[in-house]
Amino acid sequence: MSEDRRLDVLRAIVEDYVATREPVGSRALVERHALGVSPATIRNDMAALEESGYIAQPHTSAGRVPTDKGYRLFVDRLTTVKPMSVPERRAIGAFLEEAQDLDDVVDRAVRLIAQLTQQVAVVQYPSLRRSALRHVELVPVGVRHLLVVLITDTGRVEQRTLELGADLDEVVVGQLRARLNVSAAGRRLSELPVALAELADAFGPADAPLVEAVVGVVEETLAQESEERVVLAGTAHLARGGAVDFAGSIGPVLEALEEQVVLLRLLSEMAEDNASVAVRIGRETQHEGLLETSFITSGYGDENGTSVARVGSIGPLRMDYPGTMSAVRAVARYLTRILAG
Amino acid sequence: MSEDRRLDVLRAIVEDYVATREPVGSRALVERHALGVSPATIRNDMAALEESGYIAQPHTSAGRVPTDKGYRLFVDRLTTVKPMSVPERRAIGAFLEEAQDLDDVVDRAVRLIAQLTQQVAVVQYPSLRRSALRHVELVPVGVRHLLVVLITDTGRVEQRTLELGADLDEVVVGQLRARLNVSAAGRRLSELPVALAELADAFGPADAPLVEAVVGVVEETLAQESEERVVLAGTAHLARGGAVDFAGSIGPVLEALEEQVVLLRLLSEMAEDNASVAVRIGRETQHEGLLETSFITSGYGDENGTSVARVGSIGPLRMDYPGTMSAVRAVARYLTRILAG
DNA sequence: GATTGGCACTCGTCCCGGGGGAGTGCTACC
DNA sequence: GGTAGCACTCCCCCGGGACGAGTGCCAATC
Repeated sequence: MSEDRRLDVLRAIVEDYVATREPVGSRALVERHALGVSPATIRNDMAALEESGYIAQPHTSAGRVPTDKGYRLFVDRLTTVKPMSVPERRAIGAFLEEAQDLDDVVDRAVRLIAQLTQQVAVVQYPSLRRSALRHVELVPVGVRHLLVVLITDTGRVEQRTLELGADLDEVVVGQLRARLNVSAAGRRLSELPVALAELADAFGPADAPLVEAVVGVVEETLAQESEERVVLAGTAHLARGGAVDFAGSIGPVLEALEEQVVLLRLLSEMAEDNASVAVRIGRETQHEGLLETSFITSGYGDENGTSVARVGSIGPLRMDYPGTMSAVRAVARYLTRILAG
Repeated sequence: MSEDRRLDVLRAIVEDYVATREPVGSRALVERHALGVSPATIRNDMAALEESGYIAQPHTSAGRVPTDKGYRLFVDRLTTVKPMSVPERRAIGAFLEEAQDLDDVVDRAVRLIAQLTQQVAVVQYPSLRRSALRHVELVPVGVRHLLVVLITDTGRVEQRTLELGADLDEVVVGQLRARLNVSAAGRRLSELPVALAELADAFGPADAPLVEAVVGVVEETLAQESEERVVLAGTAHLARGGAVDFAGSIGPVLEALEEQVVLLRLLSEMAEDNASVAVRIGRETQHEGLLETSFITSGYGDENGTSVARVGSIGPLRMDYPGTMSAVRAVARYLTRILAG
């Protein structure tokens, strides 16, 4: 019983199951794939694969279905990434190029992935933590309110309004703005607290409350992990074909997707993978609602190898892994290029 | 055959059908409602109601189900708005009060409505067109890029980056900023073009390109209707109970909801209604994907009677109309109060 | 030892037919 | 106009049987 053939069988099972949505039996396998052996032999292989936990049968007299573990082996060892065709690449590039501003880029990217993969697309806004600060703007609003605007090198703009205990002094605000920009411009947000700590010294004690408040707001903004934003598209794809792919209903999946926290945790975990494309299959997502889904993501916005955020696609376990992986990776690459330009 | 009783019967049918999800027959009706007549009489009334198109039967020997027209009559004439209880109001107010900034307010509002109505919630960002401008900020970014930030009285912030043909002159930028704020502050965006038109004259011909570019961007931003944004929550509610409420699947509904254009059209149509709460039932939505849904919205952010944007809830035809209407209206009122404060 | 053909067995799915029941429309009557 | 009775329609549920796909195992073969 050759090890190689057993893997071939697993691959064939995954491919057929993905294509047909139905448990695949030994006969069908030999008919659709040139395996060169008889169904009986395949049955033995299948028994071994089941023993090892790569496949399972829904009920006694049915064909086999890949398990999470089976899909995992498939993506790790059995799949050859099929690169996108030239026209496809060109279309992706052209579509993204047309974007006007950051919001537009993100919006187009998420729609594009939904379209390409026919699944739910996810795009994370460029992370504040890993971006560099381009400019800080202070705008007095009335006499007691100050609007603090942070602009990052990825084009992201964050603003906070600040209510002050005392009336504003325009001159001091001007000085503060100037100094802030000297200390802050070009720095990563994660390096800022150190730079800002010294700032208060430069002003007199009378202005201390203002300076501290502003510095506080800036730090708070960048510390606020919850400010990470994720955008979705293509949720309707979940319901395709009467939601056959999800045992219960798609309700739990939608719930999970609405929980930004869940997605953000997954995205940050996947950022650790150091692979160009990260994959989470079924229970690997560690989330109840996503047990019957797989999540494929890729980082974008590289700068010295560290990506700024991620894009991805979520679909049923039985999805086109190679296709989704290449689509996600392609979009991530174009995004990187566009944000750099 | 009294007209009044016929309407009572219709109301009873709607209420029962909403409660049970099942076609309601004449016997069940007399048992659950004190109508004071026999089933046979009800049958006659039902025949008349069916004749007029208010109810229909799914198949020959089944009970009756309200039609779109039936629901419409129900909400127009048969429903008494049940106000929210005091604790409910208090909870709504408290929850919304905690919000930090506009994004936060919108986010909380949309979650709140989803929670209260157990349906899909929709919140429209305060419209640019109908807001007043509070402040314009010009931020030089590098030597050839200018960031234009518009801040409205509803707290909304819009920014655009501008690429210039010539290097920036800080002094001119400062003058332009000052003049812009004089001309613009406190005005409705829709009144701005007039005010801005004269602006160019105040500067020398050398600065004309800059001034024109900035004015152009401001006008473009406010003209861009597509910048209207809508936020959703609670889409998972659509799948409740195995999506029994939607004949096909919920796919088309999700698709429609993702089309911001569709929602924006509906929202703007409903703004014309001049009622505190607007309702669109089934085909009244004029959209394929929403044939089996109803949409209830209410304006918020009143200022002299004209609302700035809308909040709403979308659910199946057989939804709790009075409850949804009062929940939506309550949230709209609190939003208005908070944005004014 | 791996492979193969044969065969009995399991079990889910489909289809069919009949009983039960809810609800209706009609008609005759008050 | 309202009511009671009645015949009729038609959906839903349920049990049983035929069918068929697929398996596991065993003995035979290369």
